[in-house]
Amino acid sequence: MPRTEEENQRIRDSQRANILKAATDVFALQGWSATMAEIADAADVSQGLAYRYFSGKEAIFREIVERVTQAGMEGMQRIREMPGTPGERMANLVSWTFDNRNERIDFFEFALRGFSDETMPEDLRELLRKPSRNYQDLLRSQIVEGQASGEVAQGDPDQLVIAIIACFNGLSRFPMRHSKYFQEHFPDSGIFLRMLKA
Amino acid sequence: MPRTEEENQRIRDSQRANILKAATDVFALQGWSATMAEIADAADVSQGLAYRYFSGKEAIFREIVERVTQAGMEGMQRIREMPGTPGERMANLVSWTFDNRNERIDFFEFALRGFSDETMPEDLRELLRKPSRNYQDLLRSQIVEGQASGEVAQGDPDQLVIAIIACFNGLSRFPMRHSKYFQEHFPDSGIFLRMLKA
Amino acid sequence: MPRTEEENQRIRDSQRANILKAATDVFALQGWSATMAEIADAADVSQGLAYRYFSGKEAIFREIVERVTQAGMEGMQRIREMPGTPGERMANLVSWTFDNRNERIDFFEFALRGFSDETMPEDLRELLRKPSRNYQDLLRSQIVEGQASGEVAQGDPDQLVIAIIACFNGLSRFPMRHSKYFQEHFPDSGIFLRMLKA
Amino acid sequence: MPRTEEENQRIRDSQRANILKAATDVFALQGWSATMAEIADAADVSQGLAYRYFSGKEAIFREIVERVTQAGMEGMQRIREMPGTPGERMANLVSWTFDNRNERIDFFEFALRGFSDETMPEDLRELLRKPSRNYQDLLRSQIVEGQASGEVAQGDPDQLVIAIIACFNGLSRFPMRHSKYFQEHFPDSGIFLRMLKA
DNA sequence: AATGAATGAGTCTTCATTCAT
DNA sequence: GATGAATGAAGACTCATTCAT
Repeated sequence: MPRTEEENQRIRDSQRANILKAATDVFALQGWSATMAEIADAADVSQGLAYRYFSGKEAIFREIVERVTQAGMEGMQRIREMPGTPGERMANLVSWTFDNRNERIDFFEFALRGFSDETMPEDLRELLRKPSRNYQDLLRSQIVEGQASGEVAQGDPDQLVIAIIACFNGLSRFPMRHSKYFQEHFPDSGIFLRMLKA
Repeated sequence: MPRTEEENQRIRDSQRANILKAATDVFALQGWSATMAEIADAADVSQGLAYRYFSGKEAIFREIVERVTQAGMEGMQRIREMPGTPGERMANLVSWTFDNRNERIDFFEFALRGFSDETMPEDLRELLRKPSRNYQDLLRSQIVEGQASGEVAQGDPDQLVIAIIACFNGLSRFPMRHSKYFQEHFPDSGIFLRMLKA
Repeated sequence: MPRTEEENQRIRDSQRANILKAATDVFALQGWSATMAEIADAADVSQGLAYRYFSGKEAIFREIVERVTQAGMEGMQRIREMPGTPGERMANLVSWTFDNRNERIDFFEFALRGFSDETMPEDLRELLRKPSRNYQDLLRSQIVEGQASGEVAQGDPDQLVIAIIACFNGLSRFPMRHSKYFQEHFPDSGIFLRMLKA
Repeated sequence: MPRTEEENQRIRDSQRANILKAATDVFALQGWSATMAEIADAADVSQGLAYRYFSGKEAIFREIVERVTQAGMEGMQRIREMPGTPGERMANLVSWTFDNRNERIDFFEFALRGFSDETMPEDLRELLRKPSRNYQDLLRSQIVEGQASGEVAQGDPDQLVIAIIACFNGLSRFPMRHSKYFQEHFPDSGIFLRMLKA
């Protein structure tokens, strides 16, 4: 007898999630040059099936970015609405960025590639630029406020913005990001905060 | 009658330089996945000609890395031999790294890819790892000495190493590295030095 | 629903054989310089598919050589172990070589190219040299024994070896090997045996 | 002062001959897959110059074939007009074919490739087929006459034709044709004549 | 719902040929 | 007469995508 519709729906949802998860891992590791074969393999499905759930490599990537971005955007919103002095919000943003990186890392892993990987189709890159700009704007406004309140070091705020973004960019694409050395010596956010301290 | 040998030599030198320059730009932007067609296009020559001057994509890449690495290695050697306190050498290394970035940026642009780009042939990656390790070792030894002399902030030296390397890594692959915004607000090395200050 | 595994297996086996057969024909005719496009065309598949079944042109060639060589080696072994006088074994070897040529011809078609086609990768050439040397050694030893027993014509045995090998080499690459004329007038082994008769 | 016209003519003639000689060697060794670069190199001229003297690789090949064929055709004509019994002419043809091979080898080297090298453009192949057919016809007529006079072995004359042609074909494309072994043990024509003996 | 066979466009590389001098 | 720089059309191979079952 045929499967019930609910059963089918459950299967579909689970496969979709399965493929998405596998693709996230593979893309995080290999970037855009990951192959569909690798993704299907990692998800333990046939390549054909991946195409039944997603219209192509680009669609998978797009969905991952959207999910990963969602979380990032929400985090930023929370920071924005946080009570306290500008300097405290500043510190919160930085530690949110740099601490517990494992929760955040996918966001940056993907978000930041958008700028530097020219291999990627232009529309995907544009997709990745949006959250990055958002982060940058938030960071800048906090810094400016913090400078006004005297809690953040004076000087060109854009230089500070660039410095912080560069740091995180560098961390999320760190050469040996998956090495034990890196995992064990991941810098505390305090180190980065020193760049901003008045 | 044929061109004079000097004339030919001039043509060859100029084309070689031309191709190398174009390739440097394209590789810097796209990494190893840049295509020969793109390189040839950027150099405004046919693909065939590129092969007259270089035995292949790998040979071009190798030559660029060697050139760019040369300067980097020499700079590091100078720092190593510099007189002064550990903290001063430390500061020198950091400012050497972050100031006059245009001379240094290519070095890192290429050097740091060695760790992360899995699509690159293994021998090229090894070529890139050497200078990276060299930089990392130098940085670490300066930090340790600086901590001993009390000039550098205490704490896990490897965290500081990672933080600094990440910063430069991030700068050299910065989202809008070629934008006016970035050029005009490139961070002073002082900002990064604050991470290390005792 | 997907094809059954048996069905797939059947398709794979048949395509594999199909490609191998097509490649054998094309290689036999054109040697190593046959193109993958030609092979795929002859097998009536896309080039891409050929690569699904074989890792490359070399792999296809290698497999053909192994198959074709297998039969040749076994045939030689049988001759070697045959009872009778040296002259009888000699005659058997020659008629094995020249009769039922369709079974043997592929063997020589491929085996003998190993010496002469300089465009072939060295490892493939080595692969082809082995059975050739084997045949030559066997032939020579039979001739020498036959001369000792007075059944084979006197004189430099190597000249006889060369003459016989040349004949078969020539037959297997005969100008109009596929013409009706050739098929209908294929020489009896007796003709070649006359070269050896005492 | 400019060169005299005679001087120029002398230079032209000598270069033409030079290139043709070099090409003959290279083609004999490598067959049609020899490159223009190799030919120009062997002739010690620029590639450009080769194109001033010949319209292309094919034209060079064509001219070589014509020269080499010329000698072959003349030789055959002499045999044809020779006095003596059919069997004697037969023997003469065979020894002409097989003895003093160094004079004849270019002829066959080139002539016989025409049939088996499908790499070659069709018109070149046709060019090579003509002298081969000529040889084949001559051989056949001698054999038939020889059989009539009882000097040549009975049986299907075409089988004998094929056997002889195969032998020479094989010899001229012998695997180790350039080896010392081959040079020192090149078969006497007597060996081949045994195939024909009544 | 799922499979995996099949395709074709794109990538690196070679080589006959042309062109400026 | 001669050179050698330059081009472009294949050839081997990879991979996103489609199709039959």
